[in-house]
Amino acid sequence: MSDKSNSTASPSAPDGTRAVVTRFAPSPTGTLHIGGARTALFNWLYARHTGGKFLLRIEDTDRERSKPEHVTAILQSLTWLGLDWDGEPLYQFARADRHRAVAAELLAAGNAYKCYLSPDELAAMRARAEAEKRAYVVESPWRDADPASAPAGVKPTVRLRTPRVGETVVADQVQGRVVIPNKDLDDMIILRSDGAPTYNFAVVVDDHDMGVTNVIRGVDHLTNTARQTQVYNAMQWSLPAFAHIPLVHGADGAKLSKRHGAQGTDEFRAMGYLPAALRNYLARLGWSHGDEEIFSTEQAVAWFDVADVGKSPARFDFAKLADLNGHYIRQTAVPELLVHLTACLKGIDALDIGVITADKKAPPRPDLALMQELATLRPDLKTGSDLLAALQLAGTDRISAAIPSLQERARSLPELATGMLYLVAQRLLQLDEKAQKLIDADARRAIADLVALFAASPTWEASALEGIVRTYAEVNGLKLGKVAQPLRAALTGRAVSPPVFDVMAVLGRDEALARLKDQM
RNA sequence: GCUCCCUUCGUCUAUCGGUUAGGACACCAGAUUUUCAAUUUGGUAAGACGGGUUCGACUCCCGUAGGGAGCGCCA
Repeated sequence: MSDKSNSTASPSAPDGTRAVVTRFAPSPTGTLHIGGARTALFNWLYARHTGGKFLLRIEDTDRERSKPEHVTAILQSLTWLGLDWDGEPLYQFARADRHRAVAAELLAAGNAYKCYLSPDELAAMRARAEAEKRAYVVESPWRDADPASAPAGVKPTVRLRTPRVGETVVADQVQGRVVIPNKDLDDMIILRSDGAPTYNFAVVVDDHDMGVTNVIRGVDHLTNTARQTQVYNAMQWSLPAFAHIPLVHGADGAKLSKRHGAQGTDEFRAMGYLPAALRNYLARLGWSHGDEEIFSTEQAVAWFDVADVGKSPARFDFAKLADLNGHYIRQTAVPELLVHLTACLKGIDALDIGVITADKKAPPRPDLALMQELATLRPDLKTGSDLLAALQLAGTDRISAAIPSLQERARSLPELATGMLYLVAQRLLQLDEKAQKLIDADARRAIADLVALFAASPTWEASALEGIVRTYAEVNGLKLGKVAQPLRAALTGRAVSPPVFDVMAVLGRDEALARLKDQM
C-alpha cells in the first residue's frame, strides 16, 4: 500500500463506481477499546459487504504515548474478533515527510501560511474568550501579515488559510447534512513548530493517499470532519463519504469508561465472551436489520449498510451479551470450545481478584466469580493457568466428556470452567453450606445403599447409573430428587451441578465411589 | 460558555402519515425437571413534554426539558 501512496484513483468496481475502501485507524496509546472494536467491525462489515477493502492505519504520531506493545495488542484483538484487514498496516509517523510535502504545496499555493503566535499568546487568547463567554476561535495576525516581519529565532507553525465566510457542509451518511459556519472554524494548525504534522492534517493526507472512499468513525470526530473537509478542498482532492456512528455508552448513559467494569476488548476475552457473540452483539448495537437478533457473520456482511445505523447513542447491556454468548457457547463444537476455553483461562492469569467486586451496579464478572469459587475448592490454584494445568492433569478426554452437559447451561467460558471444578476438586471435598444440608442421616443411608449397587454395576455409563438410582428410589418410595441431590452434594461439593449421572460417568468408577464413601 | 447532535417498553431496537405500536434481552408467573440451566406457554412494560401542520401523527415543523459529543502546536 505505502509504496504507491501517491495514487489518487482507487480501482474501479465492475459497475464503474469506485470500489469501496474503508479503514480503521487506532492510535496505539492503549488496548483496543470496545467502542473502537465496534467502529472497526462496522468498517469491516461495510468493506466486506461491498467487496471492497478494509485497511488499517496506526496513528502513532503521538511519540510520547504510542507504544509498540499497544500496536501488538490491538492487532491481536482485531484478529481475535475475526476482523481481517487487507495489506499491511500503515504507520502514520513514517509518513511525516509526505505530510510535510503536502504542507509545502499548500504553502506554495498560498493556501497555508506561517504563524508566529506563541503558545503563551494562544493561551491568553483562550483565556480572554472564556472570560468573555465567547467561542475560542484563533484569528492569527500572521494570516495577512508580511512574512518579512517575522520575528527572528521563532519557529512558526503552519496554518491552513480557511474561508472566513460561508459554511462548511458535511454530508454525513448517518448524521445527515451537518452545517458548520466557517467563522466558527479557525485556521487549523497543520504543521507544529517542530515540523510534525497534526492529526487532522495527517489523517486527510493518509486517507487520500490510501484511496479511502468511506470514512466510518465515531461521532466524536464530526467537527474534525469539517476541518478535514477544508484540507480536502484546499488540495482539491475529492471527498470520501463520511459516516459518523454514535458512541457506545455504559449502563448509566455516560461514555463507556473504566467505572463500567470493562472497556478493553482483551477484558471481554478474559470474561469469556466468544468472538462470534461479541461480533453479533456489537453489530446489533446501533445497527439493525429488521427484527433480526441472532445472525451469522456471513448474514451480517450480506445485510450491513451504514444507512441502517441509527443516530442515537446505545447503552452497553451485559445481560444481552451474556444471553447471546450462551447461545454461541451452545452452538460451538467441543474441540473449538476447548480452544476458546484454554485461551480464556490463560487470560485470567493477571487479573486481581480483589478489585471490582465492591460495586453492586457493576456488570457481572464471570472470570472473577470463577476465581472466587476456585479459591474455596482449590486454594492452591491461584491463576487461570494453574486451573488449566489441573484440568489437563485430569485428562483432556474427561474435559471433553464434561463439556456437553455444561455448555448448555453456561453463559460464559469461566462459567463453563466453574462447572468443571468438580473434576479438579480433591478429596476430602469441601462441601459448601447448601451441600452439607443435603447430607442428612437419610441421605447417608441412601448413599451407602447406592454405593453397594453401583459397585455391582457391570458398566459405568450414565444411563445405567441413572437406571440404578431410579429403581432404588421407586422401590423405597422416594422422589428421585431426594436421592439425586445428596449424590450431587457428595460428588461435587455443591447443590448445583451438571446432571449427577453425567458427573459420575465423567469422574469414573473409582473416583466417584471414593467420593461417595467419604460421605457415608 | 459556545457549536453540533440525540430522545419508542428498564436496555437494544422495528415502524419510514393510517398498526390492538412489533421483536429481542431483562423481569414476573405457569409447564417441564434429579439441582441449575436449557426449552416452552403466558404476562408486566414505551412514543420526554408543550404547541402547531394534517381528515389523520411515534413518524413532518417549532419550542421546552433531559442526555451526548466537540471546542489543543492530543489523537
